[in-house]
Amino acid sequence: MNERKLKVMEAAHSLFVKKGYAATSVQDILEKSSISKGTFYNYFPSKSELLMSIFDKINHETNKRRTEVLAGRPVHDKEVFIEQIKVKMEVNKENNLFVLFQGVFVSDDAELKKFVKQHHFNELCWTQRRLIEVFNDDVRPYSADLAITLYGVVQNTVHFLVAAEERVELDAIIRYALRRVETSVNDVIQTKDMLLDSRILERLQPEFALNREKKKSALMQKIGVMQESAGDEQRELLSFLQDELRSAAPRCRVIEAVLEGVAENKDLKALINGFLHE
Amino acid sequence: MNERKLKVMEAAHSLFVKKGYAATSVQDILEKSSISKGTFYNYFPSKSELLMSIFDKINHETNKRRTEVLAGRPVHDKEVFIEQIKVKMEVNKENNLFVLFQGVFVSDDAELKKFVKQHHFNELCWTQRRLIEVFNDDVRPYSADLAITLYGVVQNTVHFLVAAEERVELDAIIRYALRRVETSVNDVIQTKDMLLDSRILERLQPEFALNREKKKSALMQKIGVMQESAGDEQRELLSFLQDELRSAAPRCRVIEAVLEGVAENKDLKALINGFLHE
DNA sequence: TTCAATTTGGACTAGCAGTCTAAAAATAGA
DNA sequence: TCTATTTTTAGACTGCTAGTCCAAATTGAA
Repeated sequence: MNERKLKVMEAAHSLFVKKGYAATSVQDILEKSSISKGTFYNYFPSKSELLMSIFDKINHETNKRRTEVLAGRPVHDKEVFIEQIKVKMEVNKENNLFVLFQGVFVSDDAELKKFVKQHHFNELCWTQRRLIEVFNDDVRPYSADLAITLYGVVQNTVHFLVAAEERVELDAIIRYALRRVETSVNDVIQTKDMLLDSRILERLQPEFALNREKKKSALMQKIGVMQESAGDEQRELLSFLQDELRSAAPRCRVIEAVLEGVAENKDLKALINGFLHE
Repeated sequence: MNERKLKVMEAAHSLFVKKGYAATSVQDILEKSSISKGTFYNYFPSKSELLMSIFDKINHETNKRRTEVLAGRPVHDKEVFIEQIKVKMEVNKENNLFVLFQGVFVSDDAELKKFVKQHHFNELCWTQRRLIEVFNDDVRPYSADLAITLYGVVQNTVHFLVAAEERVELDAIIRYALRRVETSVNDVIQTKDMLLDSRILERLQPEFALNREKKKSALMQKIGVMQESAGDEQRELLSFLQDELRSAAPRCRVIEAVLEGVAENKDLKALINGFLHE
């Protein structure tokens, strides 16, 4: 991306964090980034499109950090899950997103609203998938409820503490929420207590991401299962496959080659082909 | 209050609900309520002060309805608690407060922000007090955590469903959240799992309301306990006392008179005196 | 040097919240 | 009914906003 454009985004970002979206005028951004109005509207069709670009950038970095956290560790590792949630909340806090997101809802900008809404759905859907990965498949029917519960408790607690100007101990908060959810897991499975259809979140996903993420999840689970009953060198191969498949641009040839070294790879091969080639 | 001023508030209210706070201009309000700009700024110092007046009015009505729900029923009745939460959420939904409250945070108006924040704290504090009343005093050390959890789950679920344009079954949501909290109650008491100091919410209350609400709560609990081990006519007297003390302007003479008919009334008399006469 | 793309600064539009004023209208008191 | 006071009115006005437009200046590459 244009280096100049990036400079504008950074200037705007810091101003939004400091003063909030509405209180930051385009004029402020022009002065801070030393460009002219004409150039600004060359780069961004509007102030709200600029904000969306910034959201996109932040989100991209968040996802990258989340992937790094998971690298080389099993998907059912609770500590990984905790760290991944923490990544998001840290980013939210650093970027004052609690306030920024809210600022969006007041604007009349329908696109912007839709954008932020979709973001929220995606996060819930991610949480749901991870819950199924961390606990096991028994939790699936209740996973939408639990995702909303987990997200709600963490979000609400952080939000409250920020508003109250108290110290925010992210780690403690996330662990607390997860302990409550863990109890709820047993609870809802035993009593078959369900509020929302577990597929409600998938339905709200854009089609493409939905299929892709579903396949990815199935793959990771499959590999996870295989890892458990595998020897050391087999586990290394499987672990490598997980990492490679998770990356933004998986190297197909490498994966195919490694796949040859994996025992009982018929099902796996089919799944991976389905994932890699649409 | 001035009938004309009320008309303006109603016009503004409906516009805010329909179009949102930011998207409604003062001009719109003037046209809808057929007054002039001069009159508007006679009534309200600013657009945001108008919004606060509306919030105040809504809140007042909410509290009134909540009091009515409780009338003649014991404070530990779970159904009462559910209905009371429902009142708030219904009001929020009817008045589109999810959007309105958010709209506030974008404005640069520090007063308005503080106002909404305090509102949120008050609601959490109310939830906390009610949790102690509904479950019992053992829950007190964990009551702030549980209040935030309960509020977080309900709020988040409703908010999600509204965003997803799905049906919102308030009753089912609240009952679900309360079942989760109920399990959590046993859980945290057993494991002594505490996140936040239970007094954190009280500390955020304005001094006056704090003391008053504390005394009120103690009174209600005391009366509740007495009711359990009382005969029918005694229970009727105690029930009346609860209602009267809960009202906006308790009639002191009536209370004193009724108090004479209550057995073992020394402690109760002291508490009521403390409550009524500051 | 030439040519095309980019950048510039500022004029401009339309709309916003809020202020102010002089005149009109409503209200109350005698 | 007349008078004095208060309230209401319409609109001009300030200073701000986002976004459009354009001729002129600058830049980079061939």
